[in-house]
Amino acid sequence: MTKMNNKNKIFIDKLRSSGLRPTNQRVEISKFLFNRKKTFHFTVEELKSSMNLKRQKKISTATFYNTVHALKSAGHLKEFSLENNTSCYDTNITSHHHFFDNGKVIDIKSDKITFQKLPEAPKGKKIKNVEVVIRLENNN
Amino acid sequence: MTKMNNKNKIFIDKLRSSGLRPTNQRVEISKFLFNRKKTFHFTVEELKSSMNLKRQKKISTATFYNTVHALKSAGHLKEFSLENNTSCYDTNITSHHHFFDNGKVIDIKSDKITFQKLPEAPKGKKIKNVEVVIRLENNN
DNA sequence: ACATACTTTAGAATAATTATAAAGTAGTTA
DNA sequence: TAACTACTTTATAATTATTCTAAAGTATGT
Repeated sequence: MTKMNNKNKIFIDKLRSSGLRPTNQRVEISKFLFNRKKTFHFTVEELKSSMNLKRQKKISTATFYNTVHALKSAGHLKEFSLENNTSCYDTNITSHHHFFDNGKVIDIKSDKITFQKLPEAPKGKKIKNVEVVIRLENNN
Repeated sequence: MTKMNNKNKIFIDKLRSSGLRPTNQRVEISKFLFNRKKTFHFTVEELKSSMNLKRQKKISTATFYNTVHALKSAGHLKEFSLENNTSCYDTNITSHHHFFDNGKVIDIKSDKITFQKLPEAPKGKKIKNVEVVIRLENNN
């Protein structure tokens, strides 16, 4: 990247703050993830196939995993586990909760759930975060 | 099993109600899981190695997976996902919540957490269950 | 432009889980 | 109880998600 146009600055900054040099592949991934209005839920496989679908020169699996991990460690992505033993990532990094509806994930804004009572952390420990999953089923 | 002694009835019943014939291997697994006072959290690998450790004739991996899956489908075990993409099972099938403390899982009794506010299910859907995970970190 | 450390990539390696198919066993029936 | 049939067990192969490796390529500081 000899010259980086300014419109990518925000995506490049996410990489830099994750300790990653802004290579072409990474900038494309960062744009793909963060250049959107709505929250985005994905697994690495899904990200890879949807990005590579439209590309002549494919980005390798390892690069997707590396980039997503670094972004996650830096706090630009949230990770959560699906039932089927795959990691799912969320571009919404604000504290929030989820509906799980047969494999589909829907965000719940943090203020939609409040607690009347929460247990104390065991001694020597403190609460890092609280995550709620509301599992849904069909109404009939 | 020509003759099944009565003291195993409860463990055999769990198998039968899961659609499984009470073979020797399955009865041993069922006993190992349910013949205890405290709740038991395990992955299939952990179950397998701890049971096979003390046996001359090992039970195969497939039998552990089959049996655990059937018990889970019948509702005798609860499944939840750990961060590291392995399925964890819980012999406590009552509705309850969990502390996650660096890979260690601790049950939280259902009545220790109550809600002041919960979102409505999207239309056409209803809430099947609500699960809370409280992640812990060290105090210092 | 150079040097160097960081990257990309294809492909191998691992780990968790599921599938296969041959040999064994439970439960039913006569 | 003998015999039959469908269900089981097992070792092993296959799959899936993910991580590792090492050779070839690239960003960045000087």
